[in-house]
Amino acid sequence: MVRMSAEERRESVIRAAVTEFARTGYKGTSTEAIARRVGVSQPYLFRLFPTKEAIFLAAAHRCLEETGKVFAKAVECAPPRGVLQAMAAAYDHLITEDPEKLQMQMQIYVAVASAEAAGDHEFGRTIRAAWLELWDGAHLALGGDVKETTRFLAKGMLINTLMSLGFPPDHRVWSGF
Amino acid sequence: MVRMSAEERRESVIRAAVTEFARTGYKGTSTEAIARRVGVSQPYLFRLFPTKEAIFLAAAHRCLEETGKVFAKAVECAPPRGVLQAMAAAYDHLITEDPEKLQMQMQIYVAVASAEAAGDHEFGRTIRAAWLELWDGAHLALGGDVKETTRFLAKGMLINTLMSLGFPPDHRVWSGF
DNA sequence: GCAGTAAGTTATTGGTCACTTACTTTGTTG
DNA sequence: CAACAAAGTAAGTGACCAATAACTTACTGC
Repeated sequence: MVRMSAEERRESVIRAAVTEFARTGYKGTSTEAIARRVGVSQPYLFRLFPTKEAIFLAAAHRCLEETGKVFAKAVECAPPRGVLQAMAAAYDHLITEDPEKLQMQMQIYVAVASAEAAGDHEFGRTIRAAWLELWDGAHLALGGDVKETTRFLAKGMLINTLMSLGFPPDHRVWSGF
Repeated sequence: MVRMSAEERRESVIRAAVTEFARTGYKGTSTEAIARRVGVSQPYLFRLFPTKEAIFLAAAHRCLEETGKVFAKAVECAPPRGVLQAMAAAYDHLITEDPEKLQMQMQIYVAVASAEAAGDHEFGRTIRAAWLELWDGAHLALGGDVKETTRFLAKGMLINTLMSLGFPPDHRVWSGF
């Protein structure tokens, strides 16, 4: 048995949580499933995080943060004229290498909506702030062009949708990209 | 107490199910909540539908079908040159008048992903077929222009996302539309 | 008006799940 | 090496939930 510091364990819990929540959503994921993936007993999760919701929030935040980093890095390494292409390529990379992150994003969106409908506005506020950083990052990278930012993110969201629905890569719904 | 035919009850169950599932998702919605909204006892749902999943499937199908009809009607009444604007206006109408339907669509997407991850491919197949009708409808209305179809649906998906996240209408993320 | 059928209910059951309590194990330090 | 803290577990608890079983109520045709 490998023993870790609480901080390291929290880190692996977050990673496991992203995977599990991405696949089965907030309500559909049991803390048991997360614990199993971490390789730790289920009650121990509640010493590392106060509630299941806190785990989800941490996972959600991490996911948006890392997605932002992927774009930031793509932009950084791109020639000034090829920013849009670089970001599109980054999205492509996410689809093939890290579909988990895109799935998690979808789960975040509906989780916020549910929380909002249930009267919990704090959760939504946190997520909106994190998402805005994504938006602002794209906006800045695209030279402050709002229309282009919207177009870019819109395409991303359609990609998320088609991914969720499980359309195979050679399907005609993908042909307009 | 109002008595209805089974067919009429099924109809009201579907409507209630769309509302409830839209708000709290598949796992987050109890059959009890649906029954309460219909005004009927919870076990009676299982005389009208075999399982909870069947209720969700019926609600999902209905939602996609009606969304398709909204677009079809908008296209029908539009001048030949103004099809795109008419469809955009139809989306606008959905946002303000029927956000429930957009929320339900998000719930459908993640539900398909979860089913797919759990090894159930039948559910996804059904939903993909229904969604393809939406795609083909837009594609046909836009004169077979694949790029434009993609752009249109992409914007729609970003709208769904921003709605789910609960960004107020005057927020800058809406300014690029 | 009564027999049959379709609409609807109450009570229950087996299972799952977030979270708690109380305990054990392992590393560290004076 | 002893004592203390930090990592971790086993065994529950109460709440909720999909689905079933068994029963009751109202309409309808003869």
